[in-house]
Amino acid sequence: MRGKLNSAKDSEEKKRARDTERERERMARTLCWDKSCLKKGKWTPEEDLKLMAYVTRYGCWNWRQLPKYAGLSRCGKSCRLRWMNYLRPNIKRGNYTKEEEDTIIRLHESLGNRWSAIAAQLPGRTDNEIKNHWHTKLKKRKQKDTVKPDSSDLSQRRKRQKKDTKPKIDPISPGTTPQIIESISSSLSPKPSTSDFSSSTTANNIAVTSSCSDLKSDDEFAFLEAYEAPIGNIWTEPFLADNYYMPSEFLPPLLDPVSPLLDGELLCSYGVCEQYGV
DNA sequence: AAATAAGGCAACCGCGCTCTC
DNA sequence: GGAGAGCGCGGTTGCCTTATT
Repeated sequence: MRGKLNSAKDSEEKKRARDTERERERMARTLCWDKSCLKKGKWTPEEDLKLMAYVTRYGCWNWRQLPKYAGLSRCGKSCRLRWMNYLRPNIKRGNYTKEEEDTIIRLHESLGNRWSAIAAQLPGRTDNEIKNHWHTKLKKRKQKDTVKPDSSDLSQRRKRQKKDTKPKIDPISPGTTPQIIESISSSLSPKPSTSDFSSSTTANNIAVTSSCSDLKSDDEFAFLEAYEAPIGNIWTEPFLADNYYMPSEFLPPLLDPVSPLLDGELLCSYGVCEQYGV
């Protein structure tokens, strides 16, 4: 009996050791560094917290400089991508509704692979997410629905057109298509959505207290209105205005790894702690 | 239980555009 | 007008998870 218990305990420990080893190997594989000592690969929760804390507090005044001030060993591009696709408030995650899928298919027919333009019409969805969803699900679904060649041909056509005229659709440019203008105005008006928002990230609870200099469209700013709580109106926060124009003498302080910003108090107040179980 | 295949998704890369000097 | 910096976008890659053998 005791022998059985011991052997069970042994195998349990062996399993745990194997899992630990595997996890260590996985981390070693995913944490790679490029020539310039900049980290690449998967983002760790700590990095997410740093980036979130920094952007939340100071805004994204310069993506290239940001990692240095935020205490991150990442390139600015990587930080921007992480913020835009994952950490930004109002990112809707989880399953797509039938309406959303239909919208994507319809827009893809008319716009081709202009994922950012398509994303502009789907509040809370990122271009990257839509692109992935298209390639994994919708493309097949559409192929099933119709025998016509799918609109990836449109992207080929677009590539060819690009060289000629390249009529880039900018959601806020004067040349904006009526369709997109309509979508933006509708996304700005606070009408209730029929889609399920329960799957939104906890980051949605974060009050973004600073505006991002590169969030050019009103559509992007719209989310800020919804996130005034719990620390007051973002437009009246004293540090907000300072940092938006960010004169060089007011550059935010470099965050050291044990910055008070990251000691949990601030982040917890934004609901970040729950997300990572801090 | 282990090996393999397939699907899903996060992240990287490179190109091109815009803005500033 | 040209050069350089910064940013956004779309294509692609590669890791991770799940399903199948």
